[in-house]
Amino acid sequence: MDCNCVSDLLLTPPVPALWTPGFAFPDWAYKPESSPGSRQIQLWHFILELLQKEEYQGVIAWQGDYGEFVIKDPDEVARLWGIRKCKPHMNYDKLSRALRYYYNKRILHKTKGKRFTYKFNFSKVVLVNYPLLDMASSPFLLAQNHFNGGAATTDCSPVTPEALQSLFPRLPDSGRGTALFDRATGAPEGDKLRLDTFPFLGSGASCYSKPPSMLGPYPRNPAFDYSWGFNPYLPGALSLNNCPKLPPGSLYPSHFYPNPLQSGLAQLPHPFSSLLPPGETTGTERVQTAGANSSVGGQAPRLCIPSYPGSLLQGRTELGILGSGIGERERGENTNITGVGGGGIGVGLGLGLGSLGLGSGGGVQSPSDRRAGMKQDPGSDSELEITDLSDCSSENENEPDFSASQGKENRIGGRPHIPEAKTAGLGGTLPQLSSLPPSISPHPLKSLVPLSPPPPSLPTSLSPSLILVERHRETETLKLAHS
DNA sequence: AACGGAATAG
DNA sequence: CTATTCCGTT
Repeated sequence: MDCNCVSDLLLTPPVPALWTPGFAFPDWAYKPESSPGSRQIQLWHFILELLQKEEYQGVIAWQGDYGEFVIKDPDEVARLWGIRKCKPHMNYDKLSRALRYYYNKRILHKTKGKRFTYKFNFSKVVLVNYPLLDMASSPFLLAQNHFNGGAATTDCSPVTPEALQSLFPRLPDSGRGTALFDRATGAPEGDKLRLDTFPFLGSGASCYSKPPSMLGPYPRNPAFDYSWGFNPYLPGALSLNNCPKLPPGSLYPSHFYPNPLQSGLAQLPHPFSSLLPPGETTGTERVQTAGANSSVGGQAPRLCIPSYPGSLLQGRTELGILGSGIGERERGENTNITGVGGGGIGVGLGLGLGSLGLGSGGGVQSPSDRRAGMKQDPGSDSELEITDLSDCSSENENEPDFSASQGKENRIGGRPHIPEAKTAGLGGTLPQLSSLPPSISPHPLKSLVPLSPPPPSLPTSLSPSLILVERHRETETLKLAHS
């Protein structure tokens, strides 16, 4: 009550008229049934949300490696988070504790040495949010494979710049090659990340393999023209701008994420086509794996994905979970890493959605990892929860005004002013988004929807467009098979 | 600043 | 489960 949080917005369908049909969210997107307890917005979602908005660049922004962001104004971020959660006493100390909990889940990592700097493990994030994204076109995956071999790196990001680079040449090459996966080698924990990657990549790829609607209701001409934010997956890109009710910069109600996944699913002919028996998919596989070194070739991909009958909705939860489970368990790592993972992955991609199941290798149904015993099972995913505008319906805590309680900083009146000024320190004034050269944004997900043709340098096998074609063919084939 | 245990809330 | 709150340590 006291909080001006919006909660009902979520409960009712988002202004249908405003949304392209394809973008309607599946019911589950609104309903956190997947997890017990009220599924409120999760911190990392919130962070992403802030990160996505230019208005908050003075407070938090992408910086450094892919997925790396800096909280420029910890107090402000905490304040905003507190508002969102109706926790007037929120502060950076507490918020950071929550952030730390993400370490084990591998959603986030701390960038050591840099104050207030953290790094997202996007694969995980994406996966979690869009478990069903069709990852059929997974040139990425393939690309990823080499990482394993690569020298260990120090950081943990799942998506290597390399990979991204190959996919989206326009992305800045900030990642000096290193790292993505942090210790590919045997660090006990390092490996966990491995699988996660794929999903992410895959999902990115899927963008272009999808029907236009996937790209959003509004045509975007310039290839990489997502504003800073980028991520086609995140809501902001679409919802914020288009929803009349919401002020463009308004963080709050924005949480309506048009979930691409969903639209994708809606449109895909057979999202699960990939689940078909391996034999059937050979053709596909071939194509996909071509580049991937044959890792897959020999290994019969053990796809353990159960076939889902038709209803996507039904399966979605499961999948989601699975997906998120994917890289998670530490345990899983062995599996993956060794080969199996590689094989699985490749296959998964090749197959299309398969990545999900495979990824976890065990994930799919492997009870094995399930709580292998980790102390707290870092693997717990933070599954879906895409949306949530939610929030505090009842929280109140009787701490009425934030502004008051904020105490210390009279942060600019209490709200949306953004300390733009501060940014100057970081590198001068921020250019207008529009004027911002596309390449400077470290935004990891940015430009994931390449509209332009792949660069010549891209191996044909990895060419998105080719894959697209291939996929289409594949799909058709499968359809026939099915019928 | 950053970390992580412990208790606790929802 | 995901935080929130506290808090001692590094």
